[in-house]
Amino acid sequence: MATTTTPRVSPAHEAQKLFFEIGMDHRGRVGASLAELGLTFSQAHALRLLDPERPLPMSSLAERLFCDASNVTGIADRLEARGLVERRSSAGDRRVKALTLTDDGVALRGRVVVIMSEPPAAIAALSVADQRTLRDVLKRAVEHLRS
Amino acid sequence: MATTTTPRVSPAHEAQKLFFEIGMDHRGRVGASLAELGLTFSQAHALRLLDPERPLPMSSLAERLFCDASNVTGIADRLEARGLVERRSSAGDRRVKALTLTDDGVALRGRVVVIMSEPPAAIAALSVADQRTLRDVLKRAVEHLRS
DNA sequence: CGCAGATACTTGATCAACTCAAGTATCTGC
DNA sequence: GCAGATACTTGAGTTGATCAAGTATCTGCG
Repeated sequence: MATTTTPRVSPAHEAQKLFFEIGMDHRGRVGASLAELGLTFSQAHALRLLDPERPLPMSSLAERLFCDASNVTGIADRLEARGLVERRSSAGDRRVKALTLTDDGVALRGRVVVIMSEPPAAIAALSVADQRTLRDVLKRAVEHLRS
Repeated sequence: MATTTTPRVSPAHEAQKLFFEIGMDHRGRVGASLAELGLTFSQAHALRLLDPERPLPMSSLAERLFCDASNVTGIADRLEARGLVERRSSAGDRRVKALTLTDDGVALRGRVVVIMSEPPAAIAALSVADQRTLRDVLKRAVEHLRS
């Protein structure tokens, strides 16, 4: 068995290594920015998933965070303790508690969105042409993910 | 103020959104695979940073994990309890304890490397041409990171 | 040489996140 | 109207993370 079969190192594997490196670096930077706001990554992620216009049932949030409902209870506790969100019992189904952003919550969420939307340093440093190329390739990649 | 200035949504920002989505998806998949080996992400990451050929001082590992030394103590404790690594006091400087992989550790590390080197599903699904393009752009991005 | 200060690791306290199992309240359908 | 499902909470237990304090060892200066 000399040649053929999948090469041990495909372009995709090389890309993965770089992807991971950029991701870890970025996670560190984002974490530090969020810490300045007194937020953990999970709290920020949750905050960002809340729509300022519409309450979100805790079970829906759990689904979007890919975690247990009991986990959301804790995260909501801490966000609520800081006055960023409120639990509101659903009118139609009193088992359901939906989270709504307070005014402070809306404001802080805005800052979180900015921080988390900021491209990784490595990507920001690319030429605009490269950025466009990257965006287009990733767009095709994500489409594969959804189908 | 009509035009110019940085657009609210640059190609880099769009790329970041996609990047994040792929990264989160991949993190979930990798986490699940590692859980089957009974490893957490941190443990696997540490294991992967150990060279089967050469002991690594705990302080060096802390540096590479970007975390506190006391954190490494705990991770090493758990890896050692599973017989994957051993603490070996350095001959030259007895303050230093270097971690060495046991035979089991080397074997498990091999599996970890395979899992963590596997490209995200979204990227693996790209055409080879796109994979190459992605790799090349990311390579340029990472170079910016290092300089 | 000998001691002061630096360095490497450990320990203990505290907290966030996460999981699982069990509990409470409420709803839904037979 | 009652049995079972659903939404959330609570409590126990683990991991990871940070900080402060402690122990052992080394290094360099006087």
